[in-house]
Amino acid sequence: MYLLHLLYLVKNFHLEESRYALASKLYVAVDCIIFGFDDGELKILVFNRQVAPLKGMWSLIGSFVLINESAEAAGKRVLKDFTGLDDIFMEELKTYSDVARDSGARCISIGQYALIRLTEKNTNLAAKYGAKWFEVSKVPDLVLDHNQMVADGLQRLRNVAQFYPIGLELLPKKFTIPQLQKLYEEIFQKKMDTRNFRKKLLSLNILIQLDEKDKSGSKKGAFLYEFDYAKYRKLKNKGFSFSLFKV
Amino acid sequence: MYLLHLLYLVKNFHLEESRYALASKLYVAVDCIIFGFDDGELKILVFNRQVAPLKGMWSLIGSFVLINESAEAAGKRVLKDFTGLDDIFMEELKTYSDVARDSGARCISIGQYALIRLTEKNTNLAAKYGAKWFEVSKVPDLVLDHNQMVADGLQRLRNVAQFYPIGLELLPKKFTIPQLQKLYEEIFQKKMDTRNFRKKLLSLNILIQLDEKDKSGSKKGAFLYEFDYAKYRKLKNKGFSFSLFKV
DNA sequence: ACAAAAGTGTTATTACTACACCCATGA
DNA sequence: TCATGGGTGTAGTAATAACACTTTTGT
Repeated sequence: MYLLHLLYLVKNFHLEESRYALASKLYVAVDCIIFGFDDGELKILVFNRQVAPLKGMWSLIGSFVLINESAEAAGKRVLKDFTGLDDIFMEELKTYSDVARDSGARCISIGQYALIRLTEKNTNLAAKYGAKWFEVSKVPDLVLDHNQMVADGLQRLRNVAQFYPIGLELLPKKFTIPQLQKLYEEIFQKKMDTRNFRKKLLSLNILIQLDEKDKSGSKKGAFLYEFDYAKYRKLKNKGFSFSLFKV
Repeated sequence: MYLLHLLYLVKNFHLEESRYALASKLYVAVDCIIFGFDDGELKILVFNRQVAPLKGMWSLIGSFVLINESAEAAGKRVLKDFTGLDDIFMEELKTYSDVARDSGARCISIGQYALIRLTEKNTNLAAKYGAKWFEVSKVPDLVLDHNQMVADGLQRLRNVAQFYPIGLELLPKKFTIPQLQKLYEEIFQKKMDTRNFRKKLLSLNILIQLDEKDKSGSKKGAFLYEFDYAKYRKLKNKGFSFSLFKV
């Protein structure tokens, strides 16, 4: 195995143009900050390493970026492997490249944050891989600089959610207005007025009210809504900005 | 030279822990999207390659990330080398990691955007390195995915400038209100009303009016102001947001 | 019948937009 | 004296924030 790898390095080295000759190559990884919203709480998926090295420590899930894939593809691959889900909202957060961040080897990591719709199915899936959902304020000590990644991811989520409707990526496709309000209250750690929230939200005209009600939250039941992506995209192109409250 | 590099690879390979054995290393570069504001125009510093490969082509300036420096340090190093300036505003934009983005070798690049205060001194410096300032709408064809980087950088500048006073990084430390307004009009491609702009700006209470006037723009002269960073930081910690107009 | 969450209107305050003229000065 | 850009105020409109009660329904 070692020999094969070495041969690969040698072969590759000869193929490269001279302008690369002086540069060093680095390990490049992706790490995923996966957010979920469940039980009225914003949570992050953390992973308990079941193999050495760092066995037993909590960590974000990640992977090296392979030679034949982009960082985005690597992120999607990781998400698929550990949640079973395709088609997840994922965006680059930032890179982590401190020289000493990984004591094992010089390795930079591209942090990506992802928002997933929590259902029983994928919470179970997470458990299968030794993963666990932690409330954002109760994330344990993680390996390397992963706690920093979580902090940065949370801040980014807040910044982006203020102006883009990405919060909806955390809710089921059909959701109620009280659910959405709770989500925003949780993201921004701030109570909001029900009447003002509804009024502002509905005035944006990007929700479709359905005929169904969700009765899981109350006896009366709350109307379900869907997000009108097509309409939102049209408005966005005209310079419209989704914003549920003053910054 | 080749032999030395090869020996380095071999040596390094043995030092690495087994968990890295299967991963490939990649070239990691930084590329800088350098913005400047001069002559009432928002400009980008572009570099004409004077050596092979890609001799004669326009390109952003960049460098490989060396084994003993962070990406941020690499960016600062590049800025220092090509502008002679320390202490420049620089922030990570995003990574570019398409497999085929660089035909020479598998290489990812971390785009960083920087804002510099243009003065005669550093415009000259740029010229020395075969660099040239282009108005953002007139940037020529660049190598690789650098035009994409410019487009992304510009969009990011707009997004960030809407809510943070980074525009001030493009002006001299002492600046006039008409200068600032022109800058914003240029960034957002939008004429603004002088009275409303002033009123809003001054109501934020983060500018210090000086006793000097700048007479370069008119016979009457315009009062110079300084940004009150300390005050801004205090306000920001309290949740204040710098925003000069509705989104 | 009552507990628990859903849903609804009005008013005061604040922020925004639109708009036109005088001022100071150097040439 | 005149051309040039700097500087100022007001009024109409729109957005926001503060506030409490009724409705529905399962138990």
